[in-house]
Amino acid sequence: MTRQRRAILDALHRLASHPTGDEVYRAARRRLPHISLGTVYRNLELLSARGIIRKLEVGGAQRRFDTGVEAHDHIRCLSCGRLDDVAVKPRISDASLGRQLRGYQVLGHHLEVLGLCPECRTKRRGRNKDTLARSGNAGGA
Amino acid sequence: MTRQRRAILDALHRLASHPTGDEVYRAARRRLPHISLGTVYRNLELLSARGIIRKLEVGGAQRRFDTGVEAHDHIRCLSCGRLDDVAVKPRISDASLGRQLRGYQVLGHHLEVLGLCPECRTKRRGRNKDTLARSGNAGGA
DNA sequence: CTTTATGCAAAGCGTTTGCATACTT
DNA sequence: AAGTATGCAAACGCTTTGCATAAAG
Repeated sequence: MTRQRRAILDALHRLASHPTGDEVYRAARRRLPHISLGTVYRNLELLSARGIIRKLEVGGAQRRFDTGVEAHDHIRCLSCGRLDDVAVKPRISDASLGRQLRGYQVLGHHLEVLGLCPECRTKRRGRNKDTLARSGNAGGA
Repeated sequence: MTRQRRAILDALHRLASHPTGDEVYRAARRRLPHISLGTVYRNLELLSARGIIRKLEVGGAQRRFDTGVEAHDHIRCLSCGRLDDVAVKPRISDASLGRQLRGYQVLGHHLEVLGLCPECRTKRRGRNKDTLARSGNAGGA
């Protein structure tokens, strides 16, 4: 457990939500100004491989990381990319895990709700919905 | 409607599943050997902006494209990245669209089931589950 | 002393973009 | 002629990796 690894883990806890690799890097650098981006990514990868943190493969460009290892779903803003946790029932029952679906062995699932976060809703008041329609369709829902 | 755009659209229909930008490029190049990657991406972007095709922002590194514009869910192989369509009930009722969730205006949702495709299940017969556990956790479920 | 981690910089990968050329209409 | 699309190659943003040095065990 190096100083760097601890700083990264602390940053992840402090940032709370779902920071990207770069956000973790910037936060960790406030404590260790000489920490490198490579170290941050290497540690995020290592920590998630060990199940200490979770690497989220949700929609959008960048990967995100999370201290909570328990399964939960997310709601993502189509406008700014903000990501929040959400508990939406019904989830697939645990009983269906291990079942087969189209020949696949099912190991888990992830529900991503798409929408507009409060800030972006406000910003869009009274404007046309063009950009919304475009990106809104991109969510894969 | 240029020859290039038609070739791209045809490729998308022929490839059936959920090709990546590069896969569309390679398929289109069989008909138009001089088509450029830039043209392919520009057209995929343009076509999805017009609602003619769908750009999927699912987990994994690359974006994928789909001729079907109707909403449906997916099952992704954690080992090889293969992506198939799937209809899993229960979905969120349409009634809950437009509702609010954590202050977000809900516009859609997407369920991604994670697992092992038939081919990868076979390959893994009798081997340890290490890599599976690692990547399995990455799905965000 | 052996192993593991670090900083730095370069490479990688998928995607986007600038620009001059070539089609459309 | 005005507008749009193309090929090419360079640029981009995020992430990974090679390598020499430094810290851990």
